[in-house]
Amino acid sequence: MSGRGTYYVTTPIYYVNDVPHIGHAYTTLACDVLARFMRLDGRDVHFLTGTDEHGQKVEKAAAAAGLAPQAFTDKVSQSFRDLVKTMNFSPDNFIRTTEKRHYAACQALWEKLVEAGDIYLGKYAGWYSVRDEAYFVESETEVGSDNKRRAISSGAEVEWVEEPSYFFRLSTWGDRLLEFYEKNPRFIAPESRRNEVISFVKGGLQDLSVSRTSFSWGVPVPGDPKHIMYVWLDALTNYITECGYPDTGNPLWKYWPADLHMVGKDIIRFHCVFWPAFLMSAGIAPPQRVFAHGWWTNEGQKISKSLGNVIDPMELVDAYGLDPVRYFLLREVPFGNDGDLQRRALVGRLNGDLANAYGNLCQRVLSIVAKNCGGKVPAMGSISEVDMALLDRAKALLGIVRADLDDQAFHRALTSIWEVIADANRYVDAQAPWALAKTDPARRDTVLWVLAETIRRVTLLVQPFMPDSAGKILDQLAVPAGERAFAAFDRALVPDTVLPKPQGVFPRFVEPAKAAS
RNA sequence: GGGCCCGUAGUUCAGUGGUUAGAACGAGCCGCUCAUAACGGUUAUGUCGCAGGUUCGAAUCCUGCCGGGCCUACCA
Repeated sequence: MSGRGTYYVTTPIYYVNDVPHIGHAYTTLACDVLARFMRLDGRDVHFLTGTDEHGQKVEKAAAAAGLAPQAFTDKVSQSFRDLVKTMNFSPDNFIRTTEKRHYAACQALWEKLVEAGDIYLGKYAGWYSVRDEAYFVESETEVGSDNKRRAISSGAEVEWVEEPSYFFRLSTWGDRLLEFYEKNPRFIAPESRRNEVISFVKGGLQDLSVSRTSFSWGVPVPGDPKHIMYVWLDALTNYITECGYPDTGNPLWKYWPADLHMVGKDIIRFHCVFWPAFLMSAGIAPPQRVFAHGWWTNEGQKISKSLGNVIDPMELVDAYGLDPVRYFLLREVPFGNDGDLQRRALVGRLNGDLANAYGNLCQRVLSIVAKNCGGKVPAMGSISEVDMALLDRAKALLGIVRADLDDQAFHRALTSIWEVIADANRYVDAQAPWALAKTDPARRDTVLWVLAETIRRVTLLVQPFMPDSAGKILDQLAVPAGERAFAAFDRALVPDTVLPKPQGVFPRFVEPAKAAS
């Protein structure tokens, strides 16, 4: 925990030369759960996502579509805004690198780097393909039998080309970065990625080319507008653009440094090496933490466009429902590891964890209450040791989940919550309120109250993961909207409160008939 | 080539020196009947990748081997 009242969490800005896939949804989902949790926990949250709209690929794609780059990005960035709605994400803003304020921020940052003496004009050299209008690194090329070097991806011939470019003196930042990692052990997670970054930096850093002249769709370099800023310098800056940079008097500046940049493991270097170096050079505090999560495979297969097995999150949500998909993605895999998306496993989670364990617990308890307690929160009599044991476990969950989410350990948080759900199901069987109805109605009411109260606590904590479903369950417990934040975690259900008629929230998933003729 | 990580029940994993190696899912049996044929109890399963070594004691530490993954910079 940062100990501050604010909590600033970001997704990467997504490159618009792509349609949203499961990876985008996964990253943003993780941030969404954190943002929702922190809001409920009383933090002043700022949750940012957006799109990266510059670069040669976009310029070319726009030209191919017969559109001006801006018109093109207006169009394609829409699909990412649609994803926010489909997945019920709750960002406080959706930033675009084509916004004017972002140009101002990038140029201001650039000037700081110049003032610091970390920018110089040199030459960028690499294997250039005229046909692709792109540079390739040596490993992306190969020399054919005719002794000509070609790009592996396109087969186009490449030639050694040099163009003027500004460079950032990254080579001088190695020791300062290592010292920063040393002093901030939580800066990179998970641990294996931290090792990776440290060994990369220890291997020595080269200066970084931070401008291009071969295309024009980007932020012009101050004082030398033939140059466009390197896309990553441009893209990373979005995190401080949002906070008002360079105006540190902006009300949003209180959120910087960010508590967490959530990223996929492929872009860890940009966030853990380049970005803190840029910021330190400019005299700005680096973010507190970067978490690099893993990738999904599809039924054991690597996902790739050429294999045609790209997973469309919209399609998953249509097939299984939004909240089950949100739950599955964060429960199935230890966050940080790669995961395999198996439909069978998803259905197993949906039916086992959601319908049978949690949904059915709510339903069995609430329907006994509806039938036996006049549709009101039952009266709480004297609390026995077993009652207290269950209540205490539910009560302890807030601290457990808070600690787990502080480490981005979503799977552990959910496991802990579901242990209490299992405890509650055991308690129902052991106390058998349907039998108590005949022998000891007062005891039955107490048992039901303990269960309803346990469900309330559990469901408050489920809210960040499955906001809609948790909301429905809290409605059925007649928990007022103003008492769903964790400040009300210990405000127990009040006997005699009128309850609505119970209704199942997590229906079992039944495989649609394959050949419905 | 160099670096990092991993290999534990049918499956996904937990366990990083100490009693007969655990959980969940799946399988078998029993119980319950409030509930979404849901829930609970119970049983069974493992040469802890292989081979050496350190130790009173190793899944856990060391060495080698086998198998798998990731990183080894400027498309993003």
